[in-house]
Amino acid sequence: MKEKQFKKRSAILSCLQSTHSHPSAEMVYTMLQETHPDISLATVYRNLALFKSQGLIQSLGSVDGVERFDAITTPHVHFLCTGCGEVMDLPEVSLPLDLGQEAESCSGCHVEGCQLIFTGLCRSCRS
Amino acid sequence: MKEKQFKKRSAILSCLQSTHSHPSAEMVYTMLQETHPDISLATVYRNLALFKSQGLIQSLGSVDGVERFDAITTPHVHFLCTGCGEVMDLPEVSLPLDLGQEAESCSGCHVEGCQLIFTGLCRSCRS
DNA sequence: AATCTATATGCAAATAATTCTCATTTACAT
DNA sequence: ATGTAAATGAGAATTATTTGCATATAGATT
Repeated sequence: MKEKQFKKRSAILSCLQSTHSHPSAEMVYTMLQETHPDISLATVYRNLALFKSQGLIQSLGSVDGVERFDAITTPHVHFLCTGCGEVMDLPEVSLPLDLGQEAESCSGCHVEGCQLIFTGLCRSCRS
Repeated sequence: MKEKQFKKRSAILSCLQSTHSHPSAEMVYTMLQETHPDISLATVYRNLALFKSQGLIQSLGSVDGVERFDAITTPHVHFLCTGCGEVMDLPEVSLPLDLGQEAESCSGCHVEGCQLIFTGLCRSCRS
């Protein structure tokens, strides 16, 4: 019975890992309502902060004032639709590896991560 | 007397245009205190939102929950120090032009802009 | 099984950034 | 001078997020 521990905590992480919708805390909370109606929104916030500090998930920053999360922590490119607010992965687009090097050498900073987000209108928001 | 109009409005825009610090609304407000002590924080927020909608400035998204702005609207790369929260320009690093094309063709979305932010520690935060 | 300890959680209150309301002021045209 | 539309200030309202505290829970120890 290993799984008795942290039932809600792991439910939150699983929820995030099983979606590609880059949800906010509130969205995770809503998604969990079906299977875990007794979970609290504060717990969602608390655990997302924890996962983030552990590097299990990453934050995509705020969209319309609400922070969005992604369980995929390997570097990949995103597209944010300014119409519907949806964020999608663009796994086919890859960032040139030497850009980080270039950034370091010209700034003297130590680069640890990077984020590339394209913005515009998605297919359905165009029509 | 052309300059009677929108004195505060243009003070806000000038403030943003004369700094490279990528300030928040509150930072703009504070910077303006010296020269325009009678300006209201709500006015700063209102005008930043206006400038953004007009494309005169761009938003860099939120850093630690606070939205940051940039008067330079031509595409350029940023570095965000996770230590001190400072955002700096990396004008020397340029994004390959064809990435946007690639993003469009593989997603079916219409790309209008993009933002590349490196994160890490700046020179002074490393020591 | 009873107890202990540390951590996780729920709930509600607190906080902080941003927006909104509305009365007043301002710029400019008449 | 006067009218009109837009801009502003002040503070209330809103919204996302965090925190305090009491309770619940898991696992260890007796």
